[in-house]
Amino acid sequence: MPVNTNPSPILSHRFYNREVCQVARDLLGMRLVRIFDNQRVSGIITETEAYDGQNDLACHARRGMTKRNAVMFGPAGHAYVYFTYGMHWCLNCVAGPQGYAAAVLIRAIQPVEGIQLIARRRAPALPKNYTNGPAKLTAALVIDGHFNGVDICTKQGDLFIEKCRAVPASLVSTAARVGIDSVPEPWRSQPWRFIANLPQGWLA
DNA sequence: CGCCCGATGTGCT
DNA sequence: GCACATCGGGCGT
Repeated sequence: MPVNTNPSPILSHRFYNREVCQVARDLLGMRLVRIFDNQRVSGIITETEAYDGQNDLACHARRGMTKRNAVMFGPAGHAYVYFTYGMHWCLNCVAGPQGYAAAVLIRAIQPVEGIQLIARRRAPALPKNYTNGPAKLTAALVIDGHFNGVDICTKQGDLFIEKCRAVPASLVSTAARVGIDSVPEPWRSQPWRFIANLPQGWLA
């Protein structure tokens, strides 16, 4: 029998309506849940990145509101899903107050439920590579542009994050964000990438 | 209107 | 380690 798969409280708008780095840090260890064909497909969040408003030159909102990034300017607790490199979808959680364009990119999860579906979606990749990248996990959980703007604080949207098990500071490391080499300092080097180094048995 | 390039992933060398 | 897929956004002409 799988363990640690009992549905838990869904993270509320209050959780997301905080400083974006705090939200990114606290999302580690929480469980991203996608309801697909009435089945739960989920994973523990192990890596995130914070993008902090128009001043942050790595943020999609740096040049102001556009059709693509509009959701980032809306209320916290909604999904900002964008298309990139002509083929990939990436999932973010809008954070902070309405009008302030901040979001947390979900970069990696550790599969928990619906592993059969995930394996089908990701084959022929090796299991360790099923969901260890922002576009890999959206492919695995069947998340695309249809979810842009969806409220992730209710199960009605078939996409939400549950409180699971908080990760202690001793297991969290930070680093510069990925793929923003052309962004000027200090933004390029801000340690706004959060990584959970979960030991074997964390999910048991 | 055209050009550049991106919060990436994959497969091949 | 590296080239390349693949296309929309953003900006310059």
